[in-house]
Amino acid sequence: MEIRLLQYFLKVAETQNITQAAADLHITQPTLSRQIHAFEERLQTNLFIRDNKKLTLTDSGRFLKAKAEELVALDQKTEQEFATYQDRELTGKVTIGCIESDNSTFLAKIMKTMRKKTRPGDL
Amino acid sequence: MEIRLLQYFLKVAETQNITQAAADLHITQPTLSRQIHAFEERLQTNLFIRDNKKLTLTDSGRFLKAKAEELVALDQKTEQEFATYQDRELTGKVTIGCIESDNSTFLAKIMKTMRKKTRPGDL
DNA sequence: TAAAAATACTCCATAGGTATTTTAT
DNA sequence: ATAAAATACCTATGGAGTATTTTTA
Repeated sequence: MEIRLLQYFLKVAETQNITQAAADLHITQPTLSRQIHAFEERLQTNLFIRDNKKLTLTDSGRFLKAKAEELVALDQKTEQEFATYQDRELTGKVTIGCIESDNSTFLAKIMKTMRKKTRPGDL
Repeated sequence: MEIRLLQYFLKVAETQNITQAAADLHITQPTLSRQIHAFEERLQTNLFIRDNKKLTLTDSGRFLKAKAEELVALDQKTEQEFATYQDRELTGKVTIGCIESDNSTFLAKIMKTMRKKTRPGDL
């Protein structure tokens, strides 16, 4: 079960609208429509009821939604935590040498900007 | 983070050997080698140390392994549970009509076979 | 030198796009 | 009549294969 498909599925479940979901996912409507159909085919189930101009989850769809949310959340958490774990390589002491000149004020401005963009504890 | 890559990664971590892992995954050695390299590239990290003729996990690799195991397990559990959930559609009363003839014994044999292949509670 | 890993290509499955038609209110 | 979904057809990215060349114990 690929994460990408679960993300597509969740977005459609959320918007109840393939056109809107496709826009949110930055793919085209036909692509998303096809992916959802193929997913239903692969699962041998209808995940959505198509009527009233919006897509409503079936029982199976609701069941999958709960699981999908858990999986996608864990996937993103993992990616995030791994990135954070990697960041530790970038922490430590930063030493900058500079002679007295116009650079001093220039450097001060850069550091001020940097400070905002990094965790306060790092500088 | 795609599930497929995490499964490849876990198998290599387990076997410490790309050739063996590829065989277990039913893909070829070059394919797996490339996928692992691409994955490391995408994560901007070395997951394995390649020396002593076997692949050992780096710190990052060990960190990811724990997360990957959780994710892959959840993915498989979801697939399994969804399939099981779907099965309920197939439960219920099965009514079979048949006239008295040779079919009766034939049908009995079929049902006997079916019973073995399904959960006992279903028939 | 004999294992496995890494390259160099080639191929193909399928995710994705554009254009169009169908459907439903 | 209009907006969204589905279908048809095409493109292209990248996953996978075969053949070959490094590596390294």
